[in-house]
Amino acid sequence: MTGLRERKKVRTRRALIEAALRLFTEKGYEETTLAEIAAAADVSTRTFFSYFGSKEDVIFHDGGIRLEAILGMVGRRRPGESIGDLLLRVSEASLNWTTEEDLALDLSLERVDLIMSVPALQAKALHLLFDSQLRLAKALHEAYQDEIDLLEAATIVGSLVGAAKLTVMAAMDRGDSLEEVWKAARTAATSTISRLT
Amino acid sequence: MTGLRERKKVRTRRALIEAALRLFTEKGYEETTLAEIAAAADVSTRTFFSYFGSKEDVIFHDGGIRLEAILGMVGRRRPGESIGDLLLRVSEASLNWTTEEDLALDLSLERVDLIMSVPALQAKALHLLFDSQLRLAKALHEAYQDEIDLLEAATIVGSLVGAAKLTVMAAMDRGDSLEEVWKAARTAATSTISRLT
DNA sequence: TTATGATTTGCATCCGTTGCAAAATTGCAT
DNA sequence: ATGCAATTTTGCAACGGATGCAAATCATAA
Repeated sequence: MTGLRERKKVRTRRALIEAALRLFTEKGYEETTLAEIAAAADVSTRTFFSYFGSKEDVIFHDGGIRLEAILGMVGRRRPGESIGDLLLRVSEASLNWTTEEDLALDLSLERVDLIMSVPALQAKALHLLFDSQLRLAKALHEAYQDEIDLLEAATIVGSLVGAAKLTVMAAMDRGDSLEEVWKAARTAATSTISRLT
Repeated sequence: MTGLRERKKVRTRRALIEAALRLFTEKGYEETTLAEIAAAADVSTRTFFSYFGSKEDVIFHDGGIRLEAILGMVGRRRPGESIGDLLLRVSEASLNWTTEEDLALDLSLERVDLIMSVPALQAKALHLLFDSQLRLAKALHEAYQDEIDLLEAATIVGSLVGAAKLTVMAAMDRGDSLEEVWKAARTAATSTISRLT
């Protein structure tokens, strides 16, 4: 099951993530070169690209997993549960999310800071989030086929995610602490959901 | 006032925009090289960068103007006008927007298609829109200082813009015609606003 | 140990982007 | 018109991210 090959791959992957994050926070994102990251992880520059598709991707290595989990929650909604309640549960889960890998590497904080402060990463994050929303809207529509059409689902999801996202950004922009930021996000999500139902 | 220098600049700028858009639609965005655009506009590659900051920017040449106009509407809100009414007016204006330059060059349709279909442009658009939202939230907060705080303003703006944006995207994704798309956006905006107030 | 398949590596290359200094162009005063 | 100053354009070199490809290396199972 877990041969040398696979263990090595996991190790290299982690080494790349750690090296990248360390270098990014130490000397800045733009200032860090892929060659440096690869060197720090002890692989060739070329090899970086067989682990990640781009320089940004090394920061968003877990995006897919989170989305799948959320879509799963929607797909397996509790029978009889209202849209609002489901969205509440989904919001809560999303806001609490931290990856295993993150915990193991203790990286979540630096990641948030980085993403917020580096334009290229911000852009990537927004784009990923956007794609996720579209899929979430579709999932919501399918889960409540008889209650809302696709466009209504899109309006709801867009409204909810948009509210949370911009509230987070405004709070960070204002210099709030991370706890305050998450609290604001929660408030925004719950108040938006209550208005949507 | 309008010397040769300035007229030439305007002409070059237009030539670049037109050339870029034509080439992008003809042979695709990634497949079109900056050198080709510059050649088609009869300037050197280097000169492209004294008109636009990046390859994407040539598509978003008018972003700033639109935002300023909207912020102006908010700043000069009609005395006594409710937040909802103001937002309604702003939404209407935003959805109807077409630039002079666009009309002159007849480009608005191709631009929408391009932006929707090219990932890099999508990402840029989202990022621009995001920045705009933050500024709009601040403007809204300032215009209604005694009624809503910054975070509430952010929640409202995020919710409204998010709803409109995702609804547009879902409609396009579904293959709706452009008229249907705008109609869906209008519906999403009005229904979201009515729930927010 | 060797055959096999997967992974890594080192090129070579393309493209977007930037800095810089030389050259060309425009505006202006005389 | 002529010469000077300011502005723009241009060519050139360089950097970094990204990709294709073939050679080299490595893990695994027989």
